[in-house]
Amino acid sequence: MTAPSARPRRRADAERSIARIVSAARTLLGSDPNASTDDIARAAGVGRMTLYGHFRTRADLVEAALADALRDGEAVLAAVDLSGDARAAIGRLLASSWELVAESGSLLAAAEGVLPAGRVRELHDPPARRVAELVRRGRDEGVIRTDLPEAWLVGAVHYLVHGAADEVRAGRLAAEDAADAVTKSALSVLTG
Amino acid sequence: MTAPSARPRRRADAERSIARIVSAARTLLGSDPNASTDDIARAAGVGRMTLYGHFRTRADLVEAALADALRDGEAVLAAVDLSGDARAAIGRLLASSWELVAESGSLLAAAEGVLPAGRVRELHDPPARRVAELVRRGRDEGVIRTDLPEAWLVGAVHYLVHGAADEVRAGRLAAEDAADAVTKSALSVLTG
DNA sequence: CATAACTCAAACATGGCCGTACGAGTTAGG
DNA sequence: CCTAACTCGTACGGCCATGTTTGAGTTATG
Repeated sequence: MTAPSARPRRRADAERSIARIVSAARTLLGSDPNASTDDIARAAGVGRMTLYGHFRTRADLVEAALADALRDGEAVLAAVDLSGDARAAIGRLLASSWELVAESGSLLAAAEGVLPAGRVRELHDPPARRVAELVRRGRDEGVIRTDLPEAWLVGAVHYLVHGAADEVRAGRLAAEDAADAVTKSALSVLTG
Repeated sequence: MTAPSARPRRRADAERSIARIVSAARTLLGSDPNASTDDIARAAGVGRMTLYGHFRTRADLVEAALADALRDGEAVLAAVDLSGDARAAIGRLLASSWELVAESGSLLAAAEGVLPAGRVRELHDPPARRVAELVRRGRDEGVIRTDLPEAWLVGAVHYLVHGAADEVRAGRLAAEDAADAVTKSALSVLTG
């Protein structure tokens, strides 16, 4: 699944370094979209030179981090049972994935600021498509409101999730209450 | 109301310059939190030196811009009829103020990144208190849900408003549909 | 009208971050 | 064990934004 044929000439320690760098990038960019390459390298326990050995530019690294996060998201999405009532399915989806989305935090903003115009949306396309389809099915089943644009409904859920993450980070919402608040709020918006 | 006694020795043209600079800062920082002082001065039709003549640091300017936006917000809030059903009052409030909040856009993010820790929340306190009180009243009247923390409800509305603004800016939501989408979504979250 | 306030251009110092270059040391893997 | 791959420190050049200085022109206001 992870394209093992890509680089037969890459050593194991390099692979490990890359993984640590991407992971650190996800974490740091998630809380500060302007985190420097130096910060990221340091957090990864790696010299800045090593980082530049694997990622030509900062933008390359940001894209890799976003792609990695989205890959995880796709995995979660694929594992969730989406059958049955669409509302229940969305509830299950949010319950098991909201933290993941929340962790990305400002990573999205970082990518938006550095990557070429439509690139971010392009990368988001696979997971977004699955959510949109779920919403559409819910509409066909009559359990999700039709008086608001479908794209807005998807967006609203997105903003609620990220908002909850911000509130938790700021200490205004208890972490253990967040999942409940997010799912209830999102379902309220979706069902009207 | 605007403390006329503060600076009897400030000339009228200076006052005008300051107003133009603050206005430009609100506009530019609203769409790009990293707008430079040079950008802002240029947009205000003023030399960079004039800007630094009135605002010692960039942070000072950002705070002034945020304070100005919040002052406008307070004015709108004060003008809205908050009597009667709390839901209807909130509907009226959002209808007449969401654009204002939306215009501030990334101004908030800009302030968050530059001002000392609790300063932003401190500035937000007066308007936030009024909204919170309205939500509380709605709860007492039994028209607003009580199964989620009050602070989260207020925050959720905030995120929906800003999200809608983003969607409009990105062209994914028609400007004329936005107010409707925001009020309906927000009321759904509030009423459960 | 005369003074003080204001405006503004150009140039400079500072500092952060990016990306590159050189070069030496370390480690994986055939 | 030996070679190629990898790591990493230091150091540099370039860019951009902040904030200051100088000095001279313009305008409000008493």
